[in-house]
Amino acid sequence: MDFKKLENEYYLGDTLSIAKDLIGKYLVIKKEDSVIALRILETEAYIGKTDKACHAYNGKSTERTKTLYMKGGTSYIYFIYGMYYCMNVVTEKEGEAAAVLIRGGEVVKGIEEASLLRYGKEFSELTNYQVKNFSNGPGKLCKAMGINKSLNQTSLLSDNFFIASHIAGIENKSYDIQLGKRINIDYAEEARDFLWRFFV
DNA sequence: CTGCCGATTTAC
DNA sequence: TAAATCGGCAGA
Repeated sequence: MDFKKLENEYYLGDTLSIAKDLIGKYLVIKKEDSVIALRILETEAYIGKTDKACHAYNGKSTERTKTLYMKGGTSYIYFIYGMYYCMNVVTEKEGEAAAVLIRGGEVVKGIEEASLLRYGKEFSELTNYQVKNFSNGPGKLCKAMGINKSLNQTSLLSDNFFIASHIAGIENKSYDIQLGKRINIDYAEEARDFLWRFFV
């Protein structure tokens, strides 16, 4: 299996550019004898310096948010609503709190393994509704890929958890990328209107 | 230590 | 439309 992994420099740039560019890239997780890859189709940017929706807005630093200040290419995975995990890619240089939330995508490899993780059933047993809602949300895709807090602060340059621009045998697609307001951040005052959501 | 709330999902 | 479900966080 051959993956073209994104390099360190990729993650050090402008967060909004990265959030847009990650559309069509692949989040890959390797287990002991399986691989799951997700084509990213929806992202959101969070930038501490100017963004009241960001967990690390205005220099806020706690045990959880210190991850956001790490160097670009680190994973930021947090637990939310008592049940779900959200997967983010930390961006920009160390000391700058910013990240891209992976909000949705489609599994392009390892769908059987992912189906067991997501629903505890074989993929062939799923209803159309379950297939349609397989990984079209941040909590859903984490469940489908087995992503949890044990992977927090992992370097995405590592061998078993990374983002690829291409996977052997899988055809890349180009998309007309849409902009929109981010989801479920009504508390964030003016930042709620920032067009920092990217989707196809 | 207490109490509220959330970058969500699902069932009713 | 509302319940599920609990770690993170602020405030006392």
